[in-house]
Amino acid sequence: MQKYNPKKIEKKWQEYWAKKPKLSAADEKSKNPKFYCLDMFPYPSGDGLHVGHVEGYTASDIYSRYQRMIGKNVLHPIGWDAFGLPAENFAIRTGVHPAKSTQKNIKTFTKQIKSLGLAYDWSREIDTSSPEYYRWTQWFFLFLYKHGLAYRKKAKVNWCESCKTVLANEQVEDGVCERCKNEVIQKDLEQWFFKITDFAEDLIKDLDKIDWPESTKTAQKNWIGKSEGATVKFKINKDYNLEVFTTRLDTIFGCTYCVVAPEHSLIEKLKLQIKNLKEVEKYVKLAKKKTDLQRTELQKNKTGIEIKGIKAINPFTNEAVPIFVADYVLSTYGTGAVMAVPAHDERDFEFAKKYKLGIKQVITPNLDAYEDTVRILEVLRKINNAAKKENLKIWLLGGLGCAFHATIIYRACEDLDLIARDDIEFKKAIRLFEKLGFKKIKEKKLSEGLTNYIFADKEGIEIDIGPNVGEWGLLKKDFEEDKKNLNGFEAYVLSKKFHVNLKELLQKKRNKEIDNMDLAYLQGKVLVEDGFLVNSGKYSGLASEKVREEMANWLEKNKLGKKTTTYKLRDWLISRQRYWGAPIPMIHCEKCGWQMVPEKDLPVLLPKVKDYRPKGTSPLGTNKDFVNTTCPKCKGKAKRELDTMDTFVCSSWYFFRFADSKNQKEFASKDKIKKWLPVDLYVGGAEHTVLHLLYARFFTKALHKYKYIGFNEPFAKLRHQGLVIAEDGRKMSKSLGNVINPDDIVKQYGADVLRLYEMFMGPLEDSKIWNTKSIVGLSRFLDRVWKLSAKRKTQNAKTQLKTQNLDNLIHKTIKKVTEDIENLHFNTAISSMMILVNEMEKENIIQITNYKLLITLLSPFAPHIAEELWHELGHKKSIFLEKWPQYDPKLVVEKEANIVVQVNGKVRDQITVPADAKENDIKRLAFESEKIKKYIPNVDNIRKIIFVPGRLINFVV
RNA sequence: GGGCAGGUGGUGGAACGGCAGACACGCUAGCCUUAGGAGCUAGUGCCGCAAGGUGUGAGGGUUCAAAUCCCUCCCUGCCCACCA
Repeated sequence: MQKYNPKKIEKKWQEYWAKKPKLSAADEKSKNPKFYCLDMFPYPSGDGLHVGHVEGYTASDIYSRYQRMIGKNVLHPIGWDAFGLPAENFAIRTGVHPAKSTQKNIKTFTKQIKSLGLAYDWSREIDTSSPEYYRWTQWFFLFLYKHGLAYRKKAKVNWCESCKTVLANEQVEDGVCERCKNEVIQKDLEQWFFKITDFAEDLIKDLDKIDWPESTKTAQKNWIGKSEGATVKFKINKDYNLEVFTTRLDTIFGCTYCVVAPEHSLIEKLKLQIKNLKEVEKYVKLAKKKTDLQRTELQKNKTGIEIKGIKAINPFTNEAVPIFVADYVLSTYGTGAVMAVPAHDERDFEFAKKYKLGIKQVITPNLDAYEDTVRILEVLRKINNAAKKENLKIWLLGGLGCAFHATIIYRACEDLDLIARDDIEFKKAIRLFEKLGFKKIKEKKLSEGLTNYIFADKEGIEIDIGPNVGEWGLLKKDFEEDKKNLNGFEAYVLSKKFHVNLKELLQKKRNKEIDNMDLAYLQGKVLVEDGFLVNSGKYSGLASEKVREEMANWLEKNKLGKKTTTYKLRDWLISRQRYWGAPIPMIHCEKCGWQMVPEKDLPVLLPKVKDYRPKGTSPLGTNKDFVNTTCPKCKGKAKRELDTMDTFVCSSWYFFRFADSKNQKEFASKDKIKKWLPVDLYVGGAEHTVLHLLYARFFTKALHKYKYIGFNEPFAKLRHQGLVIAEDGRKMSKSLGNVINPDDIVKQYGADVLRLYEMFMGPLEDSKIWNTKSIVGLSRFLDRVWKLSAKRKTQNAKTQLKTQNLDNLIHKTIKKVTEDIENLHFNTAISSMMILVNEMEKENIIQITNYKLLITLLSPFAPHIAEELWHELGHKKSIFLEKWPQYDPKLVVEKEANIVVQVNGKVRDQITVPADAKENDIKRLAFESEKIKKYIPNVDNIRKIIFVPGRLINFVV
């Protein structure tokens, strides 16, 4: 037999399979249960296939080959997500029509995919840029339009004044145009939207019934961003209420101002009453010019301006608060207006700090602490007054575990003139406490003849007074000049329950970092969590969660607001002022308005143009024959919509098309959809976690709502392949020059080796680092498999006895490989086959049945070599028509067990016993062991025995 | 800043309450070969000649037994990011 030469055999079998397309095709007539295994179809970029593609495609190839071999009728299709920006940019650069470059790329991809031995049903191949396909993309647009799920409204686009063009987000770098480096501004243009928000609730709810990675599900939930809260009406005058949305109605007593987004209608409506209208309008104009990026970049430096002349009345307190316009409030979320509670919201806090607005605490994390604080405050005042009378200066500190209370105390301390500077003052202070009814409860001798005293009053408020020794190391280091002051005496006021060290507070004060309202400095952050209400009228003392409910009910009863649920999810803007996409099938008539292109006129063909550059509107506008048309309704002159659709629209329904890719009457027939869908296993990159997967679910739900299909989730089971990282630990990228081209690996080692290597690298879903050196291991493995064929012998009685152990192992391997494929644990499946091969190598003779079992197990992973070895045995049909092997349960059971003997949980010995050995026998055997005798000289000392059948016995002494 | 995933030898990883390091790469020694990015044999977590000890990011806890479960902290990667 010749040496293993992948180049030769792989080409041979690829040609063989190409001649037998049924091997990889779905069977429309079969009565076997169906299995739809789908890869995320690739964008055929000029760079060719990436090793990341190979990973996902190999995984789904193994899985679908396996499904076929266990008797399923498998649909495993492939196609091209062919519209998109890179082809268009290439056209702008070179003048080559995108269709041409795309077709060329598709050819490359096809060749590459075939060279990997991936078993796709090529008869169903689709290309989203072909009119046969995008005809149905356009049909979907009309379908959504007919049901009110597609609509037109003004929306912001990135606009470059110097290029006079609309830019995609990717073309805006740091707020400037990537081509001319001019500032990008925001311009309102009429755009088409899909009303995905109609399905927000279902898109969250139905995640429960699909088998997807939890991380993907939560990412979708976060993206949809459901928040439950309330809208509240703040009265401005008798005709106008400012409606705000809040999830923290419980903090409303702490609202010290309101903020509206620059786009808010209030500014226009109350124009006449606004005293500083010019200023406000100037701010609004400036804010509107900012891109989203610029707005978010300024997170830490919020801007805004008060709208003078109007106030908003808090319905709970009847207080009138100022109104600001600021671009940290988003016009597109909630009502575009918020009530600001700086004490309990970081953004509001930051803004309040900057513009010196009121900060009012209304939530405490600990009601007891809060009450204690109030009492401590009283004590402090009492001491302060008494000390003043005696002309005594005492530094009193007080506080609790919660910085909020520390703040309050701190503020009270402001007017206390602090420290006892010497022994005389210290003694005076002690006398003063006694006079005020404090009793000395503890006395602690410190070094150098100094003493620390603790006083307490009847209510348990404690004063801890003593010298400053070493406690302030930090301060000493940082504030050398203050050293003298620190060598005095200090006193803490404490409550029984909460002890406090206000060292940090003092440090900040000395550093002059603290201003009166600066809560953030004191606690590092604003208290945004739920807690208990304080300073909130009749709601004080109650828990946040409960109060929100009560307050919302009160609002509803008094018609001042209502419970509201909002979502972050926005409607999907699908208009692209771009050439290389599916034209939007709409016509605008001066008389009749927007009209659908009649279905019979689809597809609206993408016209030929000379200049692909966007010009403010899509390049389609340069073709006058395309632009000018007749109105489908009045037959008068009309103009076509010039924009194309976002490529995500094309990929939102492609999995339906695979069920019936040649259908000329429908996007897919109801029967075929019913036969093949939903997708049973969907494999693809995690970068599509939100957009593509969410859009595909939206389309499915829309079809379901209007009774086109009988299910409402497209992908029953989803798995992501992990990233393949370059050898240098960075992402593979052309500019870094660390990209691995799968063609090179195929050329050097063969497709089977590449497939095995990528599967052996690690768990499918983990990101893995590419290591070219390691590939050779898989090459050696296949080489060994190849060489085994020399040892195979037909079965006879003599060899049977000899190979008993191997029979055992092979059936264990069948079990393991089968389970691993089911769970997509391909790395361990391969390693178990390696173990088998290592054992087989040691034998002189291998039974033919066992040899066949091995190559059948290997066949989904390394199809070429398996097919070659199979035919080499004299078979005339493909190995992929074989049934998947079944293991013999009798052969999988171990006859002997290795029992680990532990003493106090540490392994001290091992004994081999029959698999069904009883605890008593094992115990006896264990005690015979010299090693165990060493650790347990006296059997009577054993306190406890833990016995795990077939595994271990543990003696506790 | 938020969410998610993760941290195990020189490397990729295995084990996912019960022998830590399967399998593979690399490395070391020997054999074979005209030669080796070939093949074969043996070894390979760390400390130690050995007996033995020690070891899964750090610290604590639960348990007869923890890489695995719970708490605190640290680090890395990915995604989202002013959503009231």
